[in-house]
Amino acid sequence: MSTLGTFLRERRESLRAEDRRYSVRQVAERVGVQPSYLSKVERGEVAPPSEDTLVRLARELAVEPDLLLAMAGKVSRDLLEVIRRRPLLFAELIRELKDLPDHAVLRVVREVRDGDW
Amino acid sequence: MSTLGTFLRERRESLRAEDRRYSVRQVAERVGVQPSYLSKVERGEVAPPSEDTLVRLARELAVEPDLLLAMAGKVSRDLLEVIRRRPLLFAELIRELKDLPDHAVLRVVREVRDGDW
DNA sequence: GCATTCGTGTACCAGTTAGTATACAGTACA
DNA sequence: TGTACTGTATACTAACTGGTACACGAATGC
Repeated sequence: MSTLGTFLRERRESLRAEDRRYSVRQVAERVGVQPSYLSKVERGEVAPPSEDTLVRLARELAVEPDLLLAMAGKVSRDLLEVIRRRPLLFAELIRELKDLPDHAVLRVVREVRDGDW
Repeated sequence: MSTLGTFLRERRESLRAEDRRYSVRQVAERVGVQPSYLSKVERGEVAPPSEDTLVRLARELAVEPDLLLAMAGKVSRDLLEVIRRRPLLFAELIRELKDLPDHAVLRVVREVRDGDW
């Protein structure tokens, strides 16, 4: 079930094809973890890293942090904080949007962004 | 900083004023934890209980689970799951709504509910 | 006035999280 | 040919999570 692992490995190897500084060892060092640990993460041999480590990894590999976090079964702290501040309001909204198709949710996003609320 | 604790205690004592079955001991038993533990939770002497325990507590005390979870610094699993399924979409939406006033968010909620999406 | 119920203090704990540290065999390359 | 880098196997762990178990003295109820 380690989509995260294979995704990370593929992403890193794809970067490595054009820049040999993207080895397990070097990426691990820049991210601030042991190479053996990154190796295990990529092979799904351990539980997903912490949010902080995932975000540093996302930066290093130039991918969306929210995407990586989602693959790790997590949600960014700052989003949680928004919900936590007004739990009833946001809980209702999110449950309402739960089953709507992407394009409908996107329409809401645009509307909010463009509208003068 | 234990808003959760004092909230729980006040809520329970308020119920107890009209029904003496809402003692620490009896509530704890119905919720499925040790009375000493519930006591410590109410006095903020320990970290907030798990999501499952909080939800059972919310049912027992007839309060909104989402509210209790928020006070405990948590967000309901089912909401996390919604975000996790479409992380980029929902991350954008939530960050867009972050600073809007309640009434504006509520307007979005109603619009989604009433509209034929 | 005695048993019951009350809230709480103290001691303990198994499982999980998020990794580290080191060693080792294969490969590249000069 | 050797040295430098590659990925990985193995062993370990400190801190945190989410509680339990039991005993105690104070208050309550009849």
